[in-house]
Amino acid sequence: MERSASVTFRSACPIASGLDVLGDKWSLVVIRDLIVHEQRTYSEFLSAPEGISTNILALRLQQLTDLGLITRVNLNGPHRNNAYRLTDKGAALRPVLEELAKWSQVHLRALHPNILSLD
Amino acid sequence: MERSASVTFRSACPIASGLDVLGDKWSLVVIRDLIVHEQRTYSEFLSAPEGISTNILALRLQQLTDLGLITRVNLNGPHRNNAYRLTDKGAALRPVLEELAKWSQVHLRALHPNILSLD
DNA sequence: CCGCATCCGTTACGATACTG
DNA sequence: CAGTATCGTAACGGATGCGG
Repeated sequence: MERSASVTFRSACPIASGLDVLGDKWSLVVIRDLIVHEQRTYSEFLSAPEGISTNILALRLQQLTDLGLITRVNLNGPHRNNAYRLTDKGAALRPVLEELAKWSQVHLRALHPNILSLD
Repeated sequence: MERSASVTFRSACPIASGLDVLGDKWSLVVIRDLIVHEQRTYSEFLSAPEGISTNILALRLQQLTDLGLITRVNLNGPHRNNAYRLTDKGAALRPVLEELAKWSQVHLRALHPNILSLD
């Protein structure tokens, strides 16, 4: 079943509009998991170290699906062991996450000494 | 007066950590204004088309100052017509915003037909 | 006036228990 | 296993007040 994404955009600015869609603490973490792992199940998302709660995860998965950034992959039947993958639209966020990661590694280390260096 | 930034990081992941600091709907909009305009006063921030409310703006300016991403510039006296500028740390976010803007221009146009193309 | 701070209603988030 | 229901808490948002 396909719901349509209902987003209200604050302005015509592409930065603000991007944040209208992705500007929360969890959406890009879900995208990150799918960039790193290609494919994830509900419980695999839950096992990430950040500790997203079940209702928030379900809400984000729904919203990101509605936006066309991720799709559900039915592996073995209707509700068991299904998984999510990125669409091209979602995969196109990779440069955004890469730049954010680079910035954080350099500029958050003082506040967060054991932040990971990827690569 | 310098408060220290109190952020709680969910994990060692640089992406999640970046979102712990900037993952809300307003912080990067404030940064955007300072990238575009170099320097902004409180009321100039308020005049942006997104319509941030006064308490949220004051809170974000405080937090971004505490994090060392922006600084207050005293122009004419202690409280009138003072303004904010980016620090080097804040200015280093430019590539993140550029990639976000590029993504939005391409992938949000269907949902938001009159989104602006910068450049 | 300008730059906030305070108050307060509304909305989003978050932990946990529970269901198909 | 993949979500939903519930309910308490925190963030947001508008109105307004107040000091310099």
